[in-house]
Amino acid sequence: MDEPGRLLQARGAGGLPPPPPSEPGEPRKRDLGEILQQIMAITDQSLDEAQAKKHALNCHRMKPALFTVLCEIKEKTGLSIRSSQEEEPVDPQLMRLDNMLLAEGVAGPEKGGGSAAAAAAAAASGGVSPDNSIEHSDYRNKLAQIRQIYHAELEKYEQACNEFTTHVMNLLREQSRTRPVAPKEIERMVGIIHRKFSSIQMQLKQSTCEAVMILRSRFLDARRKRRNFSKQATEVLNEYFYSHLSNPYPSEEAKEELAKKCGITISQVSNWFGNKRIRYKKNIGKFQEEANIYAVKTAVSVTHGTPSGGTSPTTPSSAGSGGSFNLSGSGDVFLGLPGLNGDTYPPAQVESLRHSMGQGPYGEGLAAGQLYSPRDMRANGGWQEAATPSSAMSPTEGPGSVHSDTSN
DNA sequence: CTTAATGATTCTTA
DNA sequence: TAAGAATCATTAAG
Repeated sequence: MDEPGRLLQARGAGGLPPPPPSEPGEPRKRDLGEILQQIMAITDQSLDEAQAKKHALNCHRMKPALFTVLCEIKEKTGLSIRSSQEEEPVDPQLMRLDNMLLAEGVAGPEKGGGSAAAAAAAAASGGVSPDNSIEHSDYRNKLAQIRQIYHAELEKYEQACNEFTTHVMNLLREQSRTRPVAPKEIERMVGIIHRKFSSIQMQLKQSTCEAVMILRSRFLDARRKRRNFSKQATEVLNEYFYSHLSNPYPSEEAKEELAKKCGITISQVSNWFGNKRIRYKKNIGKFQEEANIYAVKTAVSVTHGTPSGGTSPTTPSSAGSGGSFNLSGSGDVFLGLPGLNGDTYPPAQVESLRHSMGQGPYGEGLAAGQLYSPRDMRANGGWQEAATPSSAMSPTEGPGSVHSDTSN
């Protein structure tokens, strides 16, 4: 086990053998020349011959000195060559991948990262809704799976890398017996190996990132994993819609309030109203029953006491909204009170009532406490001509016989 | 399995 | 830029 000793010897600049005394130098010079000649001639010889020669040279008394000199030369030249290409600049893409994996909780600390990422994903999905924990646990599971695979693979690569590195080191050490091997060279070798393996790791990271992205889009794309709103939420929304039927455009504040009340986001409220308006308008008959139900509900609650001024048709939009969008918009409450004869559609009544209020066919545009979007303040004061039951429903046509399909 | 309902998205429009 | 309109994708009901 004298290899390290040789290496050390080679490293030290002062490890040079003392210069041969000039006086009795003659025979030594000859010696050296001989050796060099033999070395040069080795390549021209057969393998067996060369082996024999090698052995002879190894046993030569001048061998250590020559070896050291060679080491010295090699290190000096090698240094100048290599120093330029050191300092790999840390691949920015690798950094990006690392960051992403860290952020997604695939890399990084054990369990905390994963759950944190899942929580972040939950937050990103926007739902405060309490009932989506199932999907998120599912998401977490899948993420954990990815994470597990990732780590297993990573470990495999790491292990392979280490194994290969030690193997190469051993080889080099072995070779350092017969040829000069500078520590720098070993370092460089190790660096090369690591780079190779890290490029494999990069591929792993890349595909892991892709997998996570796909998983995310799967779970976070609400369109794919749509959940119906809770019954209560739908009720709240419908209540608002039908009690503001003349102008079902909740203000930002109202939307906020509704969102909070329903446990959904504001944009979900907007979506809901958008869908509701268009679908209501498209087939009013279909919604009559619903309208009646909510009208009754609202009416009932009105009789049970609403905030003061709620029924005043002339109430301008007072800053309001602080409390609620609730029942104050009473302008439409009468809408569709069920007929006593079983015919539940009283368009005529509505029409007359509306007219009696001295406004367009849609009742007073500005019910109490509402902040309407400017867009809806059209000349006719309504949100859509066809949107009113009175004009959209043929008298002879019940809701059941409505055939103007939704084409949905 | 088929179909209606429904939440979301994506364009178009004013 | 928000609403309308068309469409998509999923859920729930039959």
